[in-house]
Amino acid sequence: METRHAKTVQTAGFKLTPPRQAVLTALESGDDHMTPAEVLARAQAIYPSLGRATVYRTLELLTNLGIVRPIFLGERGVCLTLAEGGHHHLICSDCGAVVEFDECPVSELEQELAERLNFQIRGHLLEFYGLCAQCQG
Amino acid sequence: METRHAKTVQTAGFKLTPPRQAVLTALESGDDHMTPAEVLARAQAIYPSLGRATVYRTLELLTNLGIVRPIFLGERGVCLTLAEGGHHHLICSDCGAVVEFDECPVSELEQELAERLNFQIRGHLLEFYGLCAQCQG
DNA sequence: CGATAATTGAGACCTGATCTCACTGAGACG
DNA sequence: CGTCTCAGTGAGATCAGGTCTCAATTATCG
Repeated sequence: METRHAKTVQTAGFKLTPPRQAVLTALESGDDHMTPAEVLARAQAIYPSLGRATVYRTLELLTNLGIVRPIFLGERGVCLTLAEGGHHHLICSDCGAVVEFDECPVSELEQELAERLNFQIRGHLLEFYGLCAQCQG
Repeated sequence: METRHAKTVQTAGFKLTPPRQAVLTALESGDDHMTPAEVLARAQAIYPSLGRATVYRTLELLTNLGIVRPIFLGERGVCLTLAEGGHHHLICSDCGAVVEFDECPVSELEQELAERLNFQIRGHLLEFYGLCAQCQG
């Protein structure tokens, strides 16, 4: 997995430097909803001299390459997630709780939209929002 | 429509003050993907002495009441949208283009999740991301 | 009429993100 | 082997959006 993304970076003509590897590794450890600050911390644990700017630059690079993608998780703010595949949450508008689920009915639609709009689709995000059990009433 | 949301504010025990009305009106004019800065600008056009803090406070209030909800649109950053109903986009990871579409296959799933997780669902967001026609290759 | 509480605007402040710039290190090439 | 070039980097200045504080205002109610 790391190997695959590292390859993507290289074949796109960018160098696979230790700072970039550290960011990639950081992203693949930990869960799939890390804030930039968490990525920075983890990556610095791997490669201590790593600077903040480099992390942001790398995240931007990885985003443009379609490896990673920012999503907005209510309370947590912007988080990074691997771009491939789907992400499915319910978010409580009141307390910000995030619940994940697995069912996903969008693959046909994905196909169809890809063809109709000539879009090369790599992943998706499906979020429901409302009130969780605790916050109702 | 405005009336409805205004009512919601009142019945939740909050005062429907001119600043809050201005924010509500601002949200309902314009499109459904306004950044906070745009909301501020529009609301100030309606009620010039309106302060920034009040707009953010009101947006937070409206979010907690489930009237409005922040979503993250790639390049544009965080935007506000009316919480009710669905929002459907394709977003290009490279250039940030946003394309909307209407088809939406999630209503059954919505039902089922609502029951299973005891979540009172008010709206949803379905985003596909990948590369648009221009950015491929 | 006070008393109380909610709401507000102004501006200080904070924090996360971006920019600048001098420096490094890895190839390209004679 | 020197040295040129240039992508990549870290440090820190800087910026921008959002939050917080606080005094003033307004509404409500007894």
